[in-house]
Amino acid sequence: MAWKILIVDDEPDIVDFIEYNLQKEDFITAKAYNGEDALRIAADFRPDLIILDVMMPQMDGIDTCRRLRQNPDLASTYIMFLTARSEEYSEIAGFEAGADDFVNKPVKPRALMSRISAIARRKSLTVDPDSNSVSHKGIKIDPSSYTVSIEDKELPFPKKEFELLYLLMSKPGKVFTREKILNKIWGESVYVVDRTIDVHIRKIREKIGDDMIQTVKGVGYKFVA
Amino acid sequence: MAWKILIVDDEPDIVDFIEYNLQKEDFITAKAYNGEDALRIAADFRPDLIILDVMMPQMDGIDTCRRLRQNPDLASTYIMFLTARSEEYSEIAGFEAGADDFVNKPVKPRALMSRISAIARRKSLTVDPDSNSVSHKGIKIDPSSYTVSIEDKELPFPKKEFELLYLLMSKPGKVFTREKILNKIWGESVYVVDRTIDVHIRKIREKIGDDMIQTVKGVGYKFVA
DNA sequence: CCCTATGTTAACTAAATGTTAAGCAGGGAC
DNA sequence: GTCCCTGCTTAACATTTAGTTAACATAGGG
Repeated sequence: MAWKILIVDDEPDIVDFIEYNLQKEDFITAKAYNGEDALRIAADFRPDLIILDVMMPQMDGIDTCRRLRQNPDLASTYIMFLTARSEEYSEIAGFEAGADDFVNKPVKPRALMSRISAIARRKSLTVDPDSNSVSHKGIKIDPSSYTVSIEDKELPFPKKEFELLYLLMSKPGKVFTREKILNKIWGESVYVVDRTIDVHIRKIREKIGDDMIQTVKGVGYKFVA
Repeated sequence: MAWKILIVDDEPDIVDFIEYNLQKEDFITAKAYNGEDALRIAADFRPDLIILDVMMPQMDGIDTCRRLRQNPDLASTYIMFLTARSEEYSEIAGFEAGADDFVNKPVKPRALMSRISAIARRKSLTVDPDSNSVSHKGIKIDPSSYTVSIEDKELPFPKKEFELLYLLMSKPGKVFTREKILNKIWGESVYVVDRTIDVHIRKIREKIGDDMIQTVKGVGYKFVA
């Protein structure tokens, strides 16, 4: 998954330095040197992550962040602030504006990379292992262990199948359209063919029985109520 | 790990005296002369330990401590109070505010240092030696002796491997994500590569058998239930 | 009975983890 | 201080398995 990252800072040196390090790790990057540009470029580029300097002339990072958040297309975009240790900007204001993380300047490549991969990891998990298990019709799906039990017999479930079943079981009887499923489990910027969903559905049915998941032709799938 | 320590006292002489002693031992220090400054600096500096005078004009130590504790980033920060022997402030109030330790004024360097290194030792251990041993599937892991026994045969376990196994065994069946593992065992400000976890897992498996720890691909690891 | 949506299978690709060995750093012995 | 030992981390490479796709089969509404 090639991540797209937008780097925003008024100091070109810093932008270049970060870009260099990101490209080394095969990220796709875009640059902006002020808040205005950032907004414009972000709308086009649709980054997965925006690295945003807090302290910039004219529109500062907090402001930029707030306005970025107004674009619904960027709702799921991760925003990471760069702050100088001594800056008076409290992180509180940043969080209120919609920031997801903070990294101190001067930027240390390793720390930055590790933060980014932490974000990537988090984003890739649609089911949090701390959420509650759900049971219906003798089937229990448990995020804390990532297992599905049928009549107390535990079955191994790979990640995607697990997430898909969890989604369906979270609202038994409700039909999930293919589109919803794709958005929820694969995310907005991932392109997979419809058939992919079918294949996962089939594998799930193979394990828990054919009649637990119903097809609503032309609409989607539902877990029987 | 170079420890960061914030010293807070309204008397500059005392601050300087403590700072001098700490720097001699290679600690990284920051200073504040009142509660307000302490809060601000702490948010930025992210100290591992805060040495806090109880008796200060305006915001006293208890108050400062209470407000420091409201910052979630400082949750794991150790707070050590400086109290004059004669002060009426009871330690109760201090503990309630979230203090971890008390040291009497006048400060004696050696006593202070030994207290700090005691704290450092404790903090560097993610596993408290006072906690209880855990047994599953013929494997017993005992924090009080830092040993792992398999069928009553004791095996040598280095620290990291021990902590990792202890974490997993503390909740058998539960999946721990890489992120959780990193945070719990390495801490938030340490950056290691994912592969490091795998290597430790491998060494543990080598000792206790391959099937005790299961991989949940794309999610994390779990100790078999 | 046709047309389209879905089912099914197996091959393929890509991502995640397993594994090995080498480098490094801290602590203790001398 | 220097040497050695041990444990931690990393990089490089191998392996595994989940995930995806293509190709073809089937079913059911109109």
